[in-house]
Order: sequence, then structure tokens, then C-alpha cells
Amino acid sequence: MTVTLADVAARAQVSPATVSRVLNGNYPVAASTRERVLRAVDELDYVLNGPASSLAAATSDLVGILVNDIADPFFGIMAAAIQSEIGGPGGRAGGERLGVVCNTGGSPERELTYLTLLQRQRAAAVVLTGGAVEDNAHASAVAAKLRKLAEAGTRVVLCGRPPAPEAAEAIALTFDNRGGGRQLTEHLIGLGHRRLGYIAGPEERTTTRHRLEGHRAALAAHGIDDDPRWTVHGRYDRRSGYETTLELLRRDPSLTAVVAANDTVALGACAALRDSGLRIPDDVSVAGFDDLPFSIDAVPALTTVRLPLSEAGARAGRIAMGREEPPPGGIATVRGELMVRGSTGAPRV
Amino acid sequence: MTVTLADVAARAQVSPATVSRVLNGNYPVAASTRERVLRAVDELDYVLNGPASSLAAATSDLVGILVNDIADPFFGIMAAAIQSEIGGPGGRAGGERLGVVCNTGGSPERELTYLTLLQRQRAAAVVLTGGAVEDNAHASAVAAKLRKLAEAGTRVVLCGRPPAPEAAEAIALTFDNRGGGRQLTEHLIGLGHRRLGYIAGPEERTTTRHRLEGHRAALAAHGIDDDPRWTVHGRYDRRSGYETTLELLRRDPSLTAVVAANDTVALGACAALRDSGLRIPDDVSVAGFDDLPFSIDAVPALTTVRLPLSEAGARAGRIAMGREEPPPGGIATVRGELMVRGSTGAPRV
DNA sequence: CTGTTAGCGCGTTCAC
DNA sequence: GTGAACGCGCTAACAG
Repeated sequence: MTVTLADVAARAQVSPATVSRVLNGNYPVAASTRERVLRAVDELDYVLNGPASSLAAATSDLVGILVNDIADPFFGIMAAAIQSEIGGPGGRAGGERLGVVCNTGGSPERELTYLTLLQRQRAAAVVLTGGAVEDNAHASAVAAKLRKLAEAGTRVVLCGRPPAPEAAEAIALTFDNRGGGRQLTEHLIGLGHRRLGYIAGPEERTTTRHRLEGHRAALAAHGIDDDPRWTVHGRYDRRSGYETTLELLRRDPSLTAVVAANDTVALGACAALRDSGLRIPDDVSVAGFDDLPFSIDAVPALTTVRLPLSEAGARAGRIAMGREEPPPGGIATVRGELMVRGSTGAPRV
Repeated sequence: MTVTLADVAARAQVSPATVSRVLNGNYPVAASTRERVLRAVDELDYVLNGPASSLAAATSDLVGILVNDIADPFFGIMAAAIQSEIGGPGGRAGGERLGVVCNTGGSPERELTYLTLLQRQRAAAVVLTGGAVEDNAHASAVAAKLRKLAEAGTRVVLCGRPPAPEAAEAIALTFDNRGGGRQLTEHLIGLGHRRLGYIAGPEERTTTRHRLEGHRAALAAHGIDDDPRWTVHGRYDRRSGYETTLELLRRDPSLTAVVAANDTVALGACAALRDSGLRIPDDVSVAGFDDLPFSIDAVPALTTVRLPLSEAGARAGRIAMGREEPPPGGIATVRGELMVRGSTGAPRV
């Protein structure tokens, strides 16, 4: 049979309450007693019963991390950073918290399902990463969920996601996608480009919209034409980048630059251009977003906007653990940094 | 205050037990009653208390997925596939299980910690992915943990990991790293290569050892020299691939091929070769392993061994859920497939 | 098909 | 500094 706290108590010749106290370390216990208890724990190979403990304490050691696509390093890097701040001491019972990542696959339903599941588990905290779907019904549903979670004592942190106006309890670390997008396009404009293709991400997503808005703001600021044919939407993957680039070239072969929604898409774009016999950046410049590790290895290396994914994730993790003060007002904007590399150059004349 | 099952029962004018039954769906309940209960659940916005439920039932809906590096698509892809099979119906209470991925970062201690945490939570199942560390002490510790978990009713599945002899309860879906490594090197030998550099993964890891053994078996089978200078160990990342390739070139500039431990490392190798003024494959051929999505986009496209990560992950997920029969003997070997692409060719003469 | 009765294993008041 | 007693919210036998 499975060993319980009572067994440990019997072996250590103390009461169950005492065992509980040394395990949780939240109460003064005589050193000798503590040692005796720990020895018993060790000898019996006792493992605390999480559910029982959570039930009695009305809170658990679980911390949920929601990501849109776990196979995408963008999320993997953030998730790793968040989890690394959660694993450490700080929780109840031995000081170990269980940071777990949940893959929504970008689906609003799964996002809600996971939130409900975490709510059911009485999670200590929840971190939502990446862009949100811009559907009003869904946004309200999520906001309502977040409010309930917060009410129940679950800390809610958004990382790389815009603040949720309807759920003000949620701390938000937002990426400045708009500013980054603008910087990037201004860089290209500065090089002399006037005919810029733009591969946007999936519609109805905040990240997509903000990056695109930044791009357009740059164009507008310089009085540059924004031909609707030059913008096309796709998924955040390489194949989509490949296909949409071919589409852009079909629509207007005279484009001199292609700006992609993210680095992965940009790589697909590069492949499509090469396969079309175009040189980068001599014939067409290409730019990405995020500065994922592989971007510097592309040939030529990718001009992009670096987002401090690890730093932001770590900070979100610490806030979720209550180890760092939330930013004033509950909202902080994290800026990107333009990384100019070989994939962009002056347009051909 | 938080709504409890009793509140729902009162509102629906039934007993708590009945509510529990409709929620778990494991017991016959009259349609009209069920509907009344569900309505009450909805009206009260009731969410089951997971810990309480797990305590009473002595099992939880949690399924843990352990990965070595969540930022590496190799693991991301497997984790996504596993999780997708877990999310669906099949669990208790509404049929939803909570599939969660835990990032060990390749650290044996964290691996054990996570296993303990999952044990504490009375997880329904645990899936361990990727290679294991080959340290005897650690291996025994993990095996002991797995045995305990299995005893407590947790299903244990290894995915892309060799069987654990000391924990025979664990179902294993193993990748044929040895066979894949051998095929790959034989392909190069067939092209005429006789001086082959090999960038192995971190020492003391099963994956590293098996792939290297396959490589050496191919060399031996063809009576080819295996100069110790031609093998070097590194991490499973791109930077390591870059640096170790430079090291290989330093040791012997006459190498005509470089075989990398995985695709990521191979990309680093390609960059190092290019930066050294060598053409691929004209001067040096390069091969990887895994066939991650980006490999086909490298220039030239990478010759590699495709591992069916998604399929294997999905299968592991189904087995963990008890929805698919484990393989006979509890062990199945998953083979890789050689993908010949542009990065390998005949050696220069 | 449904209600009643006991715990599940632990945290937390209280006393001592 | 330590023990005793109670209850967290739910499920699992039993009855009926």
C-alpha cells in the first residue's frame, strides 16, 4: 500500500501535524524532531499526496504555461525560460512547484479548455504566451475565465500578449510588435525600397495585426504606396512563407523587398525567391521578425527584429511565482531590437 | 465563495452522488436528470475541484510529458503529437485530461524532480521522450521511480528512448538510431567517401552512442579507417556544430564528409564549412539526422534520416491513454528513413 | 436509476 | 514546540 503521512508520523514517533509542518516548513519545529521526521520520510520513501494536500490547503503547486505552438521555437524558448523560474523553491511542500506547458495549437477552444482544466486543478498561476485570437466572443470568454482564475487566487500573467482590458487582474508583458514592424520597414525604406511585399500572419490575431500596422505606419510616414496586392496573409510556418511569396511574385514581379511576419516565414520566402531564380538581397531583400536562433544561420543571414524571449519569459515566470513585483499599472511593454544582416540591401536600379 | 458539487446538487434537486455521476459519465443516469444537473452546472458556473476529485478517486487526470529541450523542435514536434492524443475525451470528469509538458533541460536531477512531482500528483500517465543519460546511478534512480509510478497505477511510456531494463513495466517506442546512423554513413561510403568526420552529441547519452555506433558499424563493414581524430563530441545545437566542424577541419583538412549528430548540428556545420570557403557538397558533403522541418530548406537541402516524430508521439500518446494496445513485449522499434538530398555528393578527386 | 454513508490524505485551527 | 480534532470537496461502495 501507499505510504501516507500518518505512516511517517508513526515511524518518527510524532503526530501527523508535525510531519506536515516539517514538510511545509512554514512552522517552527525543533531541529531534532525535524531530522527524525526527514529520516522517516526517507526510509519509507514517502511522497506527499498532492491532491490531498491541495484539497486541504485550497491551492496547488501547479503553474500552467499556455503556448500556441510548442513545435515553434518562439514558444519553446519562452516556455523554457518561464519554466526555469518556476521549477525552483518557493512553493509549498518541499518548495517544488510543477511548471507545465500546454499546447493550444492556436485553437481558441483548446485555450479555454486548458484554462478550465487549470482552474479545476486550482493552479497557483497561469502564464499565457503569444498573440491572442481577435474574436470578440472568444476574447470575452477568455477574459471571464481569467477573472475567475484571479478571483480564486490564481496569479495570471500574459507574456508576449497584449493586455486584456476585460481582465485587468492579469499582469501583461507585451511585445512592441507595432514598433518593431515599423522599425523594420523603415530600415527597408531607408535602403531605397518603394515596392514592398508583406506576408502577414493568420488573420484575427493580435500579433499579426500589430506587426502589419507597424509596417503600414512606416509606409504612410514616408508617403509610400500601399498597394493591397502587396499584402497577403498566411500561417506562421515555412511552407506558408514559400507559397505566399510565390503568390506575391505572381501579383507583382517588380517587388524589391519582402517583409515576413516572422523568421520562419521569412525562410520560406527565401526558398521561394531562390527557386524563382532571384538573388537575396541583390534582386529582392527579405526581412523576418523574432530573431530566432536559426535566423543568423540563414544564407544570407536574416535581417530581423530581435525579441528578448528568454528575458521576457523569465520575468513572467518570476512574476507568476510572486518573486518579482509586477510592473506599474500591471503592464510593461517589451521592445524589440532591429538586427540588420545580409538579407537586406539596396534595391536593384 | 466557490461553488461546490453540493451546491449544484441542491439546485438540481438531486444528491451530490448523482451530480458526480453525470459529471464523470461513468454511470447510467436518466436523461432528464442529467439535463437538469447540467443546467445547474451551467447556471452556477461550476468547475469541478480537481484535487478533491483526485483524492477521492486516487488518480488524477494529469498526464506528464518529459522532454529534454522544449526549445528544440525535435521535442516540440513529439510533445505536440503526444498532447494532441491526450487532450481529447477519455479521462474522468468531463472526459478531459490535462496533458502537460515538462522541460528537463537534459538535467538528470530535473528529470527526477519532475517524476517525483508527477508522482505526487498521482499522474494518470507519464511519457518520457528522447535519449536518456547513461549514468548508472541516475539510470537506476529513474528506473526505480518508474517502477514506483507503475505500481501506483501510472502508465509509463518511453518515446524515442531505449527500453529501461530495470523498469520493464515501461512501454518503449524506440528509435532505431543505430540503424539510421549506419544507413546514413553507408550512403556516404557508397558515394565514395573514405575520410568522414563525425560530430557526435553529448557524451553519456543513449542517442549519441547509438548513432555513433551505427556510423562505426558502417565504417567497419566496409573496412574503412576510423581515425579517432575524425570524431568529436558536442552539444545538440547549432553553435556546437559550427565550432566542432572548425575543430575537425583543423585536425584534418582533407575530410570529404561531415556527419552530424542531428540536423541542427548539421546546419552549424554547413555554416562553418561555408565560412571556411568550402562548397557543399562539392568540397565537403554534410549529413544530419531527424529530418526536422527546416532541413529541407537548407541550401543545399540536407541529406538526413527522417524519424517519424509525429507518428511515434501520437502512438505513445494513445498508449499512455490506454487507447491503443502496447506493442508485443512492450517494446517497438521505430525505424528512420534515409532522405538523400543535395548536401551530399561524390567526394572531390 | 438514485440517495446515504464513509472515508480519501492532508492542513489547520485550537489546546496543551 | 507539539498533539488532537475537524473538515476541505469529492467518489465509491452500499442500499433501496
